[in-house]
Amino acid sequence: MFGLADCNNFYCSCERVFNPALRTSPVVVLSNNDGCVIARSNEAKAMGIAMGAPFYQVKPLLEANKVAVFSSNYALYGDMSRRVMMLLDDFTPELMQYSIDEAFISLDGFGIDSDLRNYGKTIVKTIMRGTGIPVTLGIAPTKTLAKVAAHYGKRHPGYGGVCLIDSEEKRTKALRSLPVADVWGIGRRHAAQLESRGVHTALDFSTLSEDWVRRLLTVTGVRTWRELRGESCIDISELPQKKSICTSRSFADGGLTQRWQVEEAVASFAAACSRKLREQRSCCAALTVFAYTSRFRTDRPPHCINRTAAFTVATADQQELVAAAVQALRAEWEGDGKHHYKKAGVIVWNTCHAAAVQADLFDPIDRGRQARLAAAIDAINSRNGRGTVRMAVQGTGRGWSMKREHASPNYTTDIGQIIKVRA
DNA sequence: TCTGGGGTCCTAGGACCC
DNA sequence: TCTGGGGTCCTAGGACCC
Repeated sequence: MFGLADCNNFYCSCERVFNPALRTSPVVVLSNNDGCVIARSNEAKAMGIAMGAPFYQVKPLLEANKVAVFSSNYALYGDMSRRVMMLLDDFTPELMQYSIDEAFISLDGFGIDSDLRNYGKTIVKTIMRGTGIPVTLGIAPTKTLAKVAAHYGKRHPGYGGVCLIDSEEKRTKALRSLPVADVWGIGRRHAAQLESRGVHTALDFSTLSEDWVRRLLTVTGVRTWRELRGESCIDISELPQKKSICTSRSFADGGLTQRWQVEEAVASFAAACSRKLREQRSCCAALTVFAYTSRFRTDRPPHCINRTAAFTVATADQQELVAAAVQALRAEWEGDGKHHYKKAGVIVWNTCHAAAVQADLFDPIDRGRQARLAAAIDAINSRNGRGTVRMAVQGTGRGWSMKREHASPNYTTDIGQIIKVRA
């Protein structure tokens, strides 16, 4: 059996932990730059506020209903996630974190007659008491069915946060009332194709022939189909190194027009990619810089920059990556003021393990010296905060700062912003 | 005026090899 | 007029997830 622990309206719940007054009132959290609504409390969902709705479009509705609005605070959410996962880990021999707010847990070793429901309730209660975050636990023989169980667990308070699919009757019943579009692994496009062929529910889907599913949805669709029928075949237990790492941001308001601004941003993205690569102990052999104008503006011609640089010797070195990114940008730059760049980013790819880098006989870089400098910079930054020592071309960040007009404090990660309790 | 930021996997088709 | 048969590798694009 598998369990899927899914935090309810995670970002909203994080904000509520430190604002108890908001526990029964509507809350939404916005994306970077306060662009879109990306998390909604149940009350906000009931108002009809859509996931991904542009903030400016729903602002009147939010104000009219006195909805509490927050800019995203990833320092807070990341730390709360870590706490939830730590507690959850105590209840399972194997935890597979799937996203910032979700994890599958193995419940192997629990017999058919063991009381999984009570065990689940203990888990949910422990996490609530330890972090203040409400969690729903779905339990089933496959991960996809555990997702289905969690789906029902969230919608029906009667389950007390724990929903089990542990019999054929329950499986059939659950799938019969689940729209096929709500199945994990079936997205909008495939759902529409299935609907047009008369497949409406998850049960309809699970009773199709394997060939039919393979033809329409390829092998990934077949895996979902098997899982719905109770055969476990989706493996996410191993967390392999990422094959590509992307750091990108949208820019506030009308976008950036000056090279120095985009350069600061791109240099910082490359530095972030360097850090992410080194965290997973890997190197990259290629780096791509991209930047593009707003796809929503029709009054100016669209424009995009996309340039790739290759490294003869795979690297994760901050200086090398930043230099390559800035050079790539400069090579494509058409002149200050010419385009309004709304988004830019750096992707590093062709990754390999740091210990498996192919050396080059004619390598002009002194790798030993490079590594010692990087270690010194890392040591300073880990003691004094990220970005204390950085490349000059990264600037101060003032050229492209994000809009965050509704930000909450970093309650759990910054001693200066810790919550105050009055007597 | 204002519209997020990450990832993975699969397939088709083109370029190339002998 | 007639124009082989078998591969591999790479990339772009589309689908999906949170």
